[in-house]
Amino acid sequence: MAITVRICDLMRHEGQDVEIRGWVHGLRTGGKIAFLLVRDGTGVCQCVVEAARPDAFEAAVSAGHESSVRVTGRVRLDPRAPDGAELDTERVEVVQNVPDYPIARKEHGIDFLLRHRHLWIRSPRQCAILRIRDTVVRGIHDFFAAQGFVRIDTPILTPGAAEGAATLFPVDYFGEKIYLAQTGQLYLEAAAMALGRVYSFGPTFRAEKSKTRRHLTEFWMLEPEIAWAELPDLMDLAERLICDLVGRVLERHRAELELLERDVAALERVHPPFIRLTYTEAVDLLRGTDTRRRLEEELERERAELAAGQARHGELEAQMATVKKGWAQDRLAREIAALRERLAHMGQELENRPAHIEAASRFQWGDDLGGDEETILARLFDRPVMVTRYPRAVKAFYMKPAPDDRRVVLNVDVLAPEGYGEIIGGSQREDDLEALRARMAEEGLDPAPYEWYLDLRRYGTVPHGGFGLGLERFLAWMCGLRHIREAIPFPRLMGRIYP
RNA sequence: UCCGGUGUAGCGCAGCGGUAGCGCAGGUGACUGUUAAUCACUUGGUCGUAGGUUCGAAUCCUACCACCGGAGCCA
Repeated sequence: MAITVRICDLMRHEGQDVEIRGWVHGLRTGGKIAFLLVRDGTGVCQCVVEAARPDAFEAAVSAGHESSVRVTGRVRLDPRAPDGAELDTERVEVVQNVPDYPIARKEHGIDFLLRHRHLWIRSPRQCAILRIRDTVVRGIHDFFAAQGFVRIDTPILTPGAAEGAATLFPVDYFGEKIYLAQTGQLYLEAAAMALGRVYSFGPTFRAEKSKTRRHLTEFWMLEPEIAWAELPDLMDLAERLICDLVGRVLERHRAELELLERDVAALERVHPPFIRLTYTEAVDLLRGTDTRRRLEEELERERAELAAGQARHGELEAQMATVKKGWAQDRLAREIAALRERLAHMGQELENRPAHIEAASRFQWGDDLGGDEETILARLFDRPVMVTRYPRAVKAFYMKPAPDDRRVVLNVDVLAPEGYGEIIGGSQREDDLEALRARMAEEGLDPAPYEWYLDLRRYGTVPHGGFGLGLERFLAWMCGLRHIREAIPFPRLMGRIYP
């Protein structure tokens, strides 16, 4: 009787009779031999079926893409097999034959793929991302458990507005209008006063009408909150956390990163110390002649890159005439289209760049750092950049002003390299009751719903702080994804809720 | 919300005033070691919707709808 094994374990069963269970990933047939590729979520196995076993052969050649199957046979190691081991097949049981699986092994449009997300996640690329996501999530829990943090689950249904009701999803709560949480921070502050070091990790909701590669309406956020911590403590923690998570991914997911065509060298450069800048230094940097020179040099480089891209474009078009195979032509056509799009984008970028350089050089102290400025800053360095002490006016009411400069707050944003933008935002919190009240009045906030929060400053207030890390943005950076929507199993986007 | 773009076969695209095309997938046949196998044959279309211009519209115009990309805001 054959034992049932997972495909990832096949190598350990050389010469044994085993059964694998999975889905048809591909099929190639000859007149008297068939190669049935079966995937089971742990790997892909090539099942070699000879016509000398007519039942198995018939079953194999009739099975469509993603048909569910049980296959029994003897394991043989063979360099010609995709993962090293293949099966000399004795029996193929088609549990369900599928004649018309919608997703082919070819390029698809993004609208089609998102409408078929429930099937799209079966593809190797999506599985790789989901595995890395799992490692990062486990890594988060391991990291904080090892440092004595207690996990706190904060509520998802919340009263009133914490940071501007425009970005909150309203929910009818027995006739009362409440909202889906966009942060658990205020609750975490309460928990930190109880347990010292706490963190939450869960879904959070933003009704921002943003259709960009960096936005989801539902995303997962990690939020540590620590009693007695001051800004430098938070920065150290953020740095250690990021390095720990990057290290875990590099250690366990070389194969996945390669499949994703991620530039691993860029991740290997992520180690302490990160670049630390105050907002004021960042502004000086943006306005400085040195930055201007570097950006202009980069502009030249990109112009050269554009020219190279155009040359490559011509090359590909020439190739098009010589390539005969249908699918190869198809792929080449896609490549040309993608390149053309990228060139158009680059051309536009280059056109706008002088204006960006100009805008950066005219950046005024007090302006909020926008996407463009963040990109420029991140581009100046090859590892994450921590920007601290932003102007008070552009930040939330609970952030503590710096004792030595009341114009700025004790906050930190961490910018990921390679244009992935802000992955962490955090701050030391205002711990003085009267100062907090004054700030709330300044923002026009009604103190009544916040009385419980103000109690935290009445009964044993201490310096404390925390930050939020957006899981999907972090993953998009880890995996080198162009769009954040691939970093979550079932993305919720503006105007898209199916499936 | 604003700006730009795209809707043609199940999927990816070409056609841009004159008979609806290509590739993949699907179907049939050939092939004993394939790696997106190959070769031959083949099914499949109210050209997003509604108006308009024209002898004639997938193609030009208008409106609407859907989707994509970007901006603002943010993790």
